[in-house]
Amino acid sequence: MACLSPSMVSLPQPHSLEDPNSFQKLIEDWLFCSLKSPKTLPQLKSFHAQTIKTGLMANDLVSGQLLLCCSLSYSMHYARQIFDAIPRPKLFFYNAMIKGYSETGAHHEALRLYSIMRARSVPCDSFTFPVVLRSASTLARIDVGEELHGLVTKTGFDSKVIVQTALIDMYCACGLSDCGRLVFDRIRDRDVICWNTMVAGYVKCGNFSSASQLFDLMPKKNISSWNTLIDMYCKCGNIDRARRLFDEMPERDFISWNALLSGYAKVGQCEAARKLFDEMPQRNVVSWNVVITCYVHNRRFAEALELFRMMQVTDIKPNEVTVVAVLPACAHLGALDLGQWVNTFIHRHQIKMDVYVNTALIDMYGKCGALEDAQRVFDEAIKKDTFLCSTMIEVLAMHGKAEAAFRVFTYMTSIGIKPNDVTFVGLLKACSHAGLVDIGRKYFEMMTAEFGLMPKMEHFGCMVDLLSRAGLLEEAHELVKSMPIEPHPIVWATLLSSCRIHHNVKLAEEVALQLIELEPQSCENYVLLSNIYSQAGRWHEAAKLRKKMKERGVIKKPGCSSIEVNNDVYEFFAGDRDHPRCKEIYEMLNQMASRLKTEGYVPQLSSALHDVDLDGKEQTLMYHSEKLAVAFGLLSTQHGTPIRIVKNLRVCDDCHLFMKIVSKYYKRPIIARDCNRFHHFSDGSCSCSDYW
DNA sequence: TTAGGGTTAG
Repeated sequence: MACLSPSMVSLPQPHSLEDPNSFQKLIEDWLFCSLKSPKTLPQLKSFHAQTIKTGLMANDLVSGQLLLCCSLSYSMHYARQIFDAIPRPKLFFYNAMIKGYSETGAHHEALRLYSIMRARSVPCDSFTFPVVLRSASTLARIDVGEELHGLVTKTGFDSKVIVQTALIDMYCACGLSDCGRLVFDRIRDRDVICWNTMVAGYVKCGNFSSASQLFDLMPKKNISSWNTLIDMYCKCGNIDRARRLFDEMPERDFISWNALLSGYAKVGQCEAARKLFDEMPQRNVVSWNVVITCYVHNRRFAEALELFRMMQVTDIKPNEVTVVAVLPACAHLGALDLGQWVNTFIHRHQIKMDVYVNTALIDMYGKCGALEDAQRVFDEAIKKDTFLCSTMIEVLAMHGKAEAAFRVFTYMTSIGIKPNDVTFVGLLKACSHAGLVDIGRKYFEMMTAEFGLMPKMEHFGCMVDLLSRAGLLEEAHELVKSMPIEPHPIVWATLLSSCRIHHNVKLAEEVALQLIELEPQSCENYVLLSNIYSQAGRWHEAAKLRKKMKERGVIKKPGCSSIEVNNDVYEFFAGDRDHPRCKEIYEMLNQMASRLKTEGYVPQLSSALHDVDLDGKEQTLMYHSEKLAVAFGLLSTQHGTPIRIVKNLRVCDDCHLFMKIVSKYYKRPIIARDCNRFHHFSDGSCSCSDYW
């Protein structure tokens, strides 16, 4: 039978439609085509319209074939329309529908249709059972699984290995490997798949020793058997054992390579993963995704993006998993242009905008300061879930949009999306950035009372931040001391940074000294206390602290700001002279300083950590990384366009004031992300209302 | 039967 590509097949002529046999022949051709190409939906719709017109739907075989075509094309909505139009569907139709649902991941639908089928007393066959069992297995519905087991035994289908294998899988997916083993032991003619399913079942249940023992007993192994075991050792972090198996196995496929690759990725061994990746005889999209993700998870964003660029010149087409891996890299670097480029790429290559992609897009736009774009992706997302909504709340919080964050929360709960602990972190953060103490208290209570979520370290951290920022330092201090879990140093550091805002030197000393004992090597704590001393004019104590830092060999984490210009990300460190346009940048900065002073800029000398003379302090301040980035931004971007900066540390008082005045004098909005939140500078003021 | 993905306190 000739199989033309669907786009080349012309629709049947009216005379052929009058003849049921020739029409059925055409449908058969279509069935064959759709097996090869699932993109036959427009043609199928056309057929459907014509069959209805000619009354051919009355023919079971024609509608059945058509339904099967739809189901194979994964056009389940359309298949359902055909199905519902059939007065008394036979077993064959149910099977096609359930199979279609199962393969498109609509397992709930599959089970629903199965129960309709049972209610209508349609008997199942050896084709129905494995498919329904698979759905029960995916959804871990032991109730459905056990009922099926009973039915299988009653109807005698338990003699079929394929059905028994499905039962093993179902029990193991529900965590009952012992029940799976009982089924396995009763099978007389076990095939490799059945052995593999049992081994994989033990792995699923975390029973690694039984999996390993059974693997050794296998009379015959195929590649999958080896792959299952390699994956198992990777999952439990025993990468050396996995590697030995990989080296021992007689032949390897993509899955073997990728399983080992992801094993290295899981334990954070980027170098080993990359080495293996480079050695691979052939790579598929998964191989690329694993290594890109590995780089991102280990904060090696530039390398992740580099690999993504390399991928573009291969034949391997990136998919939704690839973009989900790449977008966080853009987000962390604040590379908005690149992130937007990825978004265009998604549309151009028709990459599926699933809930993962949308979440990653919202996060990227949010972290790159493009709040409107984040909101647009959120509004347009067809499927919304807890992660997506929590991400939107977090983004709004970061930008100081508390009310909007609360609205997302109300919306998600009203449509039945359950919040999780991260959702509340976002809400509390929103309250904290807006100084909404009472609302924050309300959410903190609500999470346990209404949603049964126990507050974690992060929530206490947020509460301490909320209270202490608002000036309730004592209450915050009490909360830290009365926490049911040992407070993480971050919680103390939060309190300390509020002491700086509210100039409470006494509490700051108490907290900081404790904190320094907890984390003697962490520079941030010394810096914070030193700044507090400097602000209070207590230079002597500041100097003593710096001496202590030096004695302990604590190195100050260098401030680093990045800015994206024409798709490239430029990084600046304080006092950096590495940039090719260094001379221009420093000239610009000096020129800016003198101009801004006439506009009311007074250097905030207490922000300078170094104990140098006043002029020296001013010099140090002037070359803070964010100022270098702003100067470079002014030099290299068009007049009037916003300047977007990402800083690794908190913005200091001086830079904050500086950027406010720059935004007014040069008529440039500056969107700066520090390690904590966003600052939108415009016309001389900042969105944080100087409360950060 | 076997490989890859999203949000989190300073």
